[in-house]
Amino acid sequence: MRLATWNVNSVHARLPRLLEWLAEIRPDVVCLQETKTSQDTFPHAEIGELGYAVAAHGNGRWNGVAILSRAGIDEVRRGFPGEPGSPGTQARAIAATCNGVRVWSVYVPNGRSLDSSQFGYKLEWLAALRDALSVQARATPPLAVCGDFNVAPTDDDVWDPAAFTDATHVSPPEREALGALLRIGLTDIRPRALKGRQPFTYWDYRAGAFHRGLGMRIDLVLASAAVAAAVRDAYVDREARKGKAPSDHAPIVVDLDLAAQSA
DNA sequence: ATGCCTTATTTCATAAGA
Repeated sequence: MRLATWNVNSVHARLPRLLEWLAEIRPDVVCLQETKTSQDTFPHAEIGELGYAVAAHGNGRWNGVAILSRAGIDEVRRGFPGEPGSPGTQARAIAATCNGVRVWSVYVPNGRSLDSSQFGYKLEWLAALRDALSVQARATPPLAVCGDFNVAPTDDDVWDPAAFTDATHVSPPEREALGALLRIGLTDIRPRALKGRQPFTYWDYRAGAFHRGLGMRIDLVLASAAVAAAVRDAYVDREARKGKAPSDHAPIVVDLDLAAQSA
């Protein structure tokens, strides 16, 4: 099974690129973030023509997540119990079972700045996600939590740690919140970089950051033991960050051999 | 980079992103 995750920065603005990418890469399951549209305005028809069933969760202009699947899409759940709001609950998590794997697409709050109330919200949201997933991790072993975590796990996951002094995405509290999530039994599947040493997944739109290699690894695939053992390949598709009207994030593609696991 | 690009909406300006 080919599993992918991509922060598309608007599914409408990205629709031509997304359709082209789906046709070329042909993932079985795709987690999308920052779809920036509501469930009823999601481009179901265009994506459906490529053979995908769609489960979307959105509240209009901001956030928005979705799962596309041509490997079944059952037990769809939007949000999770105990999910914090800011102040209202935002569309940041959706889960579905695809080919026996419980797949989550998550868009972790940005945090804005270390002294912002949004930063507290980010930490609370990650803690609540851990609590919700710790139940799932016990009940359903094959689990893949994919998305934009807005946390670079280590200093090696940003182009220059010195550029991130007192910044979000690298601070100890965020990394600890991510660490607590991993400790429930998840593995950070570090993808291959198609160019350079670091598998960055995000580059700022401005100042030629992509072409200068000024990236960050903040999109992650967190896998339970059964899924982690099934990984045959994982890479960041930086090609999708090139060309006309790209997202500022690149997709991660993970190839799983689940049959070998159950055998 | 103190948002130098990009997005959707309350549009010729704003909020948000990381």
